[in-house]
Amino acid sequence: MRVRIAPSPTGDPHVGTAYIALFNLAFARAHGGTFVLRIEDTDQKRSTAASEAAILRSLHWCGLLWDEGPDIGGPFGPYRQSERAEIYRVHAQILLDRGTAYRCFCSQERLDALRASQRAAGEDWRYDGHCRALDPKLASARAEAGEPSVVRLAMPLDGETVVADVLRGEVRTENARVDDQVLLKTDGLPTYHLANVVDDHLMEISHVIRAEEWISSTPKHLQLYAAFGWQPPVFCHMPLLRNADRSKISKRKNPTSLEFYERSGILPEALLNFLGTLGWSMPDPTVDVFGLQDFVAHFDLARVSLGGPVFDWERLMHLNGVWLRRLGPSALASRAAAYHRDGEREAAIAALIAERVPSLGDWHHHAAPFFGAEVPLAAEGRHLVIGSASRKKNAVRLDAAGSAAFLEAVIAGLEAMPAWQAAGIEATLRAVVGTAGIAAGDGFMAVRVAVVGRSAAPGLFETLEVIGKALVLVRLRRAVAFVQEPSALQGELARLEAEAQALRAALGQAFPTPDNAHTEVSA
RNA sequence: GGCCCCAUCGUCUAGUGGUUAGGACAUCGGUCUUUCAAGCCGACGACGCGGGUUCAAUUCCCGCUGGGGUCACCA
Repeated sequence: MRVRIAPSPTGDPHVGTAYIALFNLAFARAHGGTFVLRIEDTDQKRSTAASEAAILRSLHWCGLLWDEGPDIGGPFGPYRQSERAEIYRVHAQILLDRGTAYRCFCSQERLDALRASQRAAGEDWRYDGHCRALDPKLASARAEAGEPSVVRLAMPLDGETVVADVLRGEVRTENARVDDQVLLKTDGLPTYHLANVVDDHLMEISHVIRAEEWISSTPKHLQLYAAFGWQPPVFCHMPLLRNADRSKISKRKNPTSLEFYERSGILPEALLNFLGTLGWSMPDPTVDVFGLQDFVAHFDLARVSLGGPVFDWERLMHLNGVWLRRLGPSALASRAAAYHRDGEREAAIAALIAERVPSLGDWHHHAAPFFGAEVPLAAEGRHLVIGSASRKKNAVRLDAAGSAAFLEAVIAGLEAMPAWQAAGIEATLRAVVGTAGIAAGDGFMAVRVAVVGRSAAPGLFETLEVIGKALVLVRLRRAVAFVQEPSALQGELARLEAEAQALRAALGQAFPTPDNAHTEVSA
């Protein structure tokens, strides 16, 4: 048996990728099969080498190791779709020759107009088959003459396609509802649908275990297998990980980057254990702490449950604590040391905090904000809504109402940054502060407290660079939630007031003055 | 909106045609402890609604409701 994980290198390594990889790996290991990693980088505009490298690195960190892949090769390579363009072209030609695909010369404008009119008429969007009737010989002559075209799948016009899903049984779709999918783009590269089917076949993938979002395009895939005359693999669509509001997991509402979990100090063992409890459980349901070995030993695809599981940070943290304790003191110490000791980064931190560290003993205090998922917000939370304590006359001050919007704008700006270094961060922050029209000091202070949790810290831009994008963005999002939930600050205020009162009373007893002695008496 | 998928405590889940519906996180109590955690003990807390089928439905069927996904020359 052969399974695969096929991430697209278009962004940060995603926790959903790890989730699906885990189940594929477990399936392969449980059945003595092979787990393949394939990079689906056919989107030239969005794919980057940096993203691919990050995905490989993060999967390694998780301990989700593949048997064949672009880095280690294998008998079915290349494992990077951008290196297989010729294969897809040849296969598209096969379909063209058989008449199960056709060239389409429709312009983007025509497609847009078509879509608009269909929408106006309240119909489903579907390609109208305009080019389907073209004479294939004429069409190929036009293409050879250099006219831009795509290749579309000629879906059967009637009948239905039945997907036999391992977990859901037969899912039926009327062919007439399925669009003539573009298989080969104008740039000559395939779309997901073609590349995926061709590769899964050529790489002899026996079981496709992927996320539920793919289920509605599976009929297209089945039609492709049929058009090639190939035996389709077994399909299994896993439930989608969810945000707390039950929408598909997204970085806006959850930390989704694996780098975030790594940098947060989550143990990969705990992360895998946690992911393994989402939509899956041990045959003995009282066992909820299990490692990859146990997971594999008891793995059964049929035990997957289909309700979309909410990704619950609290539960992950609990499991992390369990795994940490399980390590025992000496292993824990070395894991913690390894976590804190990470080459370049450590030197960068040292450079930033050096002038604030009077002795080695103060090191950890100043380095602390560079580690961990969360930063205390309540203590300095007032700065999030009032900005810097220093006042410049005539400057527009930050206020509570504008704070969340400002921080959201900061998030959007930082998120869009292609590179992550101090100069760019500064430019972005200054731009956002300018747009918001608030005093720079206020804006920077709000960001500082949101990300560092302290109002006294090293230079903001350099600090953000070293903390890292994944952690910075998640901390900023948590700060937004914090300022939108005023009870957090109010609670802290009430607590501080109560404490102050108690202290005052104690002081009054210890050092009575006419004034507070009087207070005591009257109280 | 069309099509498709899904539905047990707030959350992750187990489960069966007849169970006191089990476990875990969170929450709340208690206990241990110099503190805080951790640990231990306990409490709270669920079968979405309506029809069927059946001696019996949380479990099987249908409808509804709710949630989600998908409708690209992105994957």
